[in-house]
Amino acid sequence: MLDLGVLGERVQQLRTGRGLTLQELAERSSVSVSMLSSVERAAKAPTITVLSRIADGLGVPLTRLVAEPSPDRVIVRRAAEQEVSDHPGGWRRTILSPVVPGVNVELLRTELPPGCDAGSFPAYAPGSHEYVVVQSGTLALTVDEQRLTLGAGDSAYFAADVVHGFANPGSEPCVYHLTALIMRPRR
Amino acid sequence: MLDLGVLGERVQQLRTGRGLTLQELAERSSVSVSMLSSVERAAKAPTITVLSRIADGLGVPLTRLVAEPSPDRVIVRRAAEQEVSDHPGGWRRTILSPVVPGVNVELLRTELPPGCDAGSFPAYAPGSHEYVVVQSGTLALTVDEQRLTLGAGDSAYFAADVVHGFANPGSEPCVYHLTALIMRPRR
DNA sequence: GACGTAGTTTCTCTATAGCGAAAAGGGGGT
DNA sequence: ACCCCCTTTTCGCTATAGAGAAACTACGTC
Repeated sequence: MLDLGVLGERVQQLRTGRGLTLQELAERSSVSVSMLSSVERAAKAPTITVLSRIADGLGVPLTRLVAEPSPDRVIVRRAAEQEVSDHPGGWRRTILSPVVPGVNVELLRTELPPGCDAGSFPAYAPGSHEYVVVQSGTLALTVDEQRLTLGAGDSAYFAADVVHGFANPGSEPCVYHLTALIMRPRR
Repeated sequence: MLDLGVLGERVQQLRTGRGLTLQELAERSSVSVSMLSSVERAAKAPTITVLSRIADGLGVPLTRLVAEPSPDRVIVRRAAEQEVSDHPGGWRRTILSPVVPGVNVELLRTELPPGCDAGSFPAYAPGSHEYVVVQSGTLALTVDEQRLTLGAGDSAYFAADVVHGFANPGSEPCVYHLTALIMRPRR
């Protein structure tokens, strides 16, 4: 449940931190002074539309006001090897998803040795997406000339209708999960 | 500014995707049926307290409902900024997939304490599937009266149009990845 | 076709969010 | 002390969020 108290403190923190008065924030956010005062003191529960305007006035995303503090997490690395396919280059890929007619999804688990480049994959049909979740190590993801570095626990989504590649730039093995939704090319 | 229309669609998508009726969600979230209907149809703007209860009833963090979809080709979510929701019962779920309009995929990471039962989930719409990969510990997977025990590294696929549940029968914490493709029931 | 039944919408009423303005602190300066 | 700012809180009043129940809308079934 959301605590109105912490919400109020958060708003007030952001407002005073910016050196703004209730009056000034009221003008920027198009919310009345009295309402702002009530929200900060947790006297009233604003509607999302009003809270959204307040966030705009403060110049922060709405998420920032309602997000709960992120607890620290530790990615547990531990996985038994099963049926793996080793590729030239030293990396191994495990296909976890079974073959199901009519389902265009692949769930893969890939291990990249340190410094290994798994190469690039061609552009799939428009509408295809891929999700990547890095379990351990570091992954260098290249999507259409754009290069990203992901650490353990990071995830990424991208439209897979462009060339994309995977590599491990670090000195430790990299393990990541890949979910691919592949559309059929139009004919 | 927040668009009430997309908020309503998002709530409805999550509700129907879980096979819930307005009535059932009303009981889980302690929000009246009429209010839920109004929110989904963007007829009224809920207060954050009510929206927070709706999010709880859906089992998603409040952030999930108000996050603005990112139009970027590549969406990266760092480990520190992922949505974690703690449930009564002690288990914890992390939503790894970003909010992308039109894509009905949920990529989840779940941690179950020893002996914890995450409960059962309703039958989703026909055509929905789920993939499970156990990262560590032991997972007791129940699919339509059939009970399976999965160890670290094991994976399973099942059509999610039946009741299914997750529990940790072991004495160690269980961590598993779940990929869900939720079809939306035609209306 | 008539008749349930499950699900959603619409209706009515009350609690309260939200606004504008007035009142209550709170320092500084003369 | 007093007065004059600026800032925040309080005070009506109106609009609307929110609950509960009735009314509508598919559907299957006999």
